[in-house]
Amino acid sequence: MAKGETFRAIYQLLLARFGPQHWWPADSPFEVLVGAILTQNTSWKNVRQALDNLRQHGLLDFAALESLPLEELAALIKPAGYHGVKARRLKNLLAMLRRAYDGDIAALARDTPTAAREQLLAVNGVGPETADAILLYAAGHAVFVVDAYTHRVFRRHFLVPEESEYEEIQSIFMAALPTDAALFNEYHALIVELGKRHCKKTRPLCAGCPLEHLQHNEMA
DNA sequence: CACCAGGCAAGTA
DNA sequence: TACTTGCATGGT
Repeated sequence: MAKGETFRAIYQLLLARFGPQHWWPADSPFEVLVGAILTQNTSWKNVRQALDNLRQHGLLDFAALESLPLEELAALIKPAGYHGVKARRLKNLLAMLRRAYDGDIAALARDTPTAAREQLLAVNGVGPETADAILLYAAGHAVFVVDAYTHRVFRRHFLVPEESEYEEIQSIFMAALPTDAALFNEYHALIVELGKRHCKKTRPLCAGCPLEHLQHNEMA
């Protein structure tokens, strides 16, 4: 079986098992930006508390966050952890969007995916995963998001090379799938759902997981 | 108590 | 270039 078929079959398997996930969990593209920074190495449960704090203060808004003092922002996002660095990272991201896109996320969506990605990666605090999450879930660009679960699940089942890192894994997915933002959106969401349920770091074998029968697959 | 969670950048050799 | 460490809160 060709690799592309395997990746497409896994998608169908996960979709049938878990159903549509309706990601990203946010009410607006701006909330996606904020969530993408806040969720760095952090559980979504903690992120939600921080987002709720901002929402209750009417601060889930570009201009409002822009004018909010750094220290006050840090205090409000405290439940998400790393609040010192994350407050700075959010400010850095907003500053770039203001400068390069006039503070308009729709302008980011109108830019080419490649150019927009470069702009995002130039921000201190935005790495490949955060950039791609923003491109896909806030701007609707067709880029595949590779997160910790993607690494863990697909390595554990020998579906990507052991030593492969972000860009290589992303290329494998994008070569195997049609370029379709809705598909990339749903696939990543399903991988996270699978990871949460069956592929925890501390669980070496994915007992009962939908990919169990693939455990002995091989791939260069 | 130890360990983990939807990363990233800076420091070290 | 290839590792290591700091950042920090809340849940299991």
